[in-house]
Amino acid sequence: MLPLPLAGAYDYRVPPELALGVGDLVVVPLGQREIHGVVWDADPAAEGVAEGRLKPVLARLPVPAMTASLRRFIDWVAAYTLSPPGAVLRMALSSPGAFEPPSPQAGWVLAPPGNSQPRLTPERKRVLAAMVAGQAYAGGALAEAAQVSTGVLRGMAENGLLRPALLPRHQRFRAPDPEHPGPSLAGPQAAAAAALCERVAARRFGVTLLTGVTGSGKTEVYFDAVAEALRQGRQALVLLPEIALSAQWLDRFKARFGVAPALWHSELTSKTRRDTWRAVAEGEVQVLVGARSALFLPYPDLGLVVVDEEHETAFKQEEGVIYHARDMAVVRARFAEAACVLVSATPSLESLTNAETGRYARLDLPTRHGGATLPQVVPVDLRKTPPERGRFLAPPLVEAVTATLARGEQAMLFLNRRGYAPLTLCRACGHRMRCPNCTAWLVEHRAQRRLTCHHCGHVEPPPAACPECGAEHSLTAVGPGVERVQEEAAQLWPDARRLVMASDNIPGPAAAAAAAQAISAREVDLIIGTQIVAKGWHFPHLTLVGVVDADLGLAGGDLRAAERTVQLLHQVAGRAGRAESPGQVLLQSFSPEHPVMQALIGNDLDAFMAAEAAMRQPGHWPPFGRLAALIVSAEDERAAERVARDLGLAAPGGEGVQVLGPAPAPLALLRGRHRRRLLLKCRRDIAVQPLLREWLAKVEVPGNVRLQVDVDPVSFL
DNA sequence: AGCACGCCGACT
DNA sequence: GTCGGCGTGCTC
Repeated sequence: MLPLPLAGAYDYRVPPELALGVGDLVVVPLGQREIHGVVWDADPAAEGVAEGRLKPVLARLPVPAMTASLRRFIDWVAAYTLSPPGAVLRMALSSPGAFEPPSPQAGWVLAPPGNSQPRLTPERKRVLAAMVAGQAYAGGALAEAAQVSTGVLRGMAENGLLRPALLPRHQRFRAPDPEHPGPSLAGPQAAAAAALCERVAARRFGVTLLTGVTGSGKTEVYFDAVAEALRQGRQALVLLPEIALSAQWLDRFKARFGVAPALWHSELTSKTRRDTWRAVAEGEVQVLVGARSALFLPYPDLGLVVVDEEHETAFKQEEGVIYHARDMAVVRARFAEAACVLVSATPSLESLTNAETGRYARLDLPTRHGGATLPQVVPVDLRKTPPERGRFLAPPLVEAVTATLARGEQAMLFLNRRGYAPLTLCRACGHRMRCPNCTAWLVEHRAQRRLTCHHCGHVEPPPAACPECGAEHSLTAVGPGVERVQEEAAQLWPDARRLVMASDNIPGPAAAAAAAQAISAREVDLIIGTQIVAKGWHFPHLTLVGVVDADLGLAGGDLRAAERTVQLLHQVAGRAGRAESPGQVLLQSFSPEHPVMQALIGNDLDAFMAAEAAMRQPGHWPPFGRLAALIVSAEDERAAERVARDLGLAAPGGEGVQVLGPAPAPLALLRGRHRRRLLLKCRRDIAVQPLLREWLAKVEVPGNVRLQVDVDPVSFL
């Protein structure tokens, strides 16, 4: 199997001197090049090509063979998502260079005194002073210690002062200690931890849904399960939705296990990536925390897979091989005979339903750890107490923030919208500033004096006059983003120390950690943030959360809009009052009577999810039925239209099967491509893949048209 | 995915 | 008469 989007595996001849086994990583010729691949199976009767024309396997790579469990997983994901298996394999081999033996790192040692007497400049003296005879130093570190450039070192080597040397391979991944003295569990936490450990110790596949309100100690409970996997000598994988922003999570891990876990996410440098891949393959990494792609790493003996914040939509991969990491985690665990734990304070309806029907076990942590009380959630009816004209904070929220700040406590304003304003409108002619490549408005980012498309990244300066009618000073910002709320806050509370938190100014783990540190140290009074403030932070002095637009996520008729809004707002609300001081949450809404608001106000998410289930069941909507989306896209609108129409004509039908569309996608134009959508819906007992395969085989798709298949779609854009 | 081949427009 | 743009198709 080659890591390319080919229909299947290729056949090669095995030279007698190569003792190859299934799962081995090899080098093979393909066309004019040589590429890496995996021995998928041993097929004595090659069918792809006449026997004599087979090319030979060139070499076996010195890495552990890919386990049967991972190979079966790759085949399964390919079949489920209708992707070429090689495209899935590519995710498992995604670290070029990991297969060659690790090159011993080059460094320098002091050369023994020779006959030559090279000149000793001040720089060279500093280098010599920084070194102990007989010890090897890495170039970069040595240069830094001596305050010289690495060029100086090279010069010294030429003059015989230094000699190149090999550095001892440093132990990059230290073993987590399951018995490290950490926070001890009691009561319901201890009982839940014991139950999870039992599931891990059973060394069998099984899924447990672990639920409990924010602060109930879910993380510490599943840490115990990780410890049990370590005692069993097996590996543990923890998937987090946004690994880059979980500095506080890493601190907790360190407190429990004494060392940091290995990390896997898209921003790793290629060197770290290589080292991690190899260390995982060789079993040196015992606990790995990662984003969804960590599912495809070559764990030799995976004993536990944890999916934290399992309801998060960030687990859905929307490009290339389209898959849901939460669902694939369950499959990965099944093939590995491992325990799987799905964790959330606000579990998805999918997981709740699986727990209800007995497919998953369920553990619920009822209380808030440390006796803290849940925040009180209060609606602010924007019809009765609207903000002043041109403002976005209503009087009750303004008063509450003022009172909180007066008490010396912290407050947070939450608005899930980046930038200054989502729409720029001409008051003279009604023209709206739109993205040239997408069906979307340009979002103003006033601080950078830019209009930006949040879908394709298109940027343009704000025009001085309306590009449509030429009127000057007629363009107005419509609606709020976090920047605009911050502007309003600056006028209302000029003395409060304010911090805006959005992906624009919190680009990575370091910035996130710095922000968290500043908040914990009470260097900030008022936090204004997008959804990045919703994630697992612990801010002990925060007692008030104001949701600027609680209705925001509900527009647009998405299947899961209500469910997602409840989950997000509940998470945001959970930031308030985690320590001794009780918290308060104010929801600004135009319809406080909406079931979503009522669920949050009454703190009854169970009832809300039950009602949500009752709504989806009769129409066979997920999780009571299956969905698959087809997205047709092309730069040429008519080409896309033609393929979409042909797909519509060839659509499957029959009992329990329904096709909706084709229809222009909500984002009818995205990155310059015109898009049409079709949606296949069927009863839960009907598998969508055979239907899709048969359907797609009937329709010809020209080269300039792209057809994406999204099984179990989450986004309907 | 990446490479070759092939077909057209802009140069020496 | 040749270089190079990228559309198309193939790789065991």
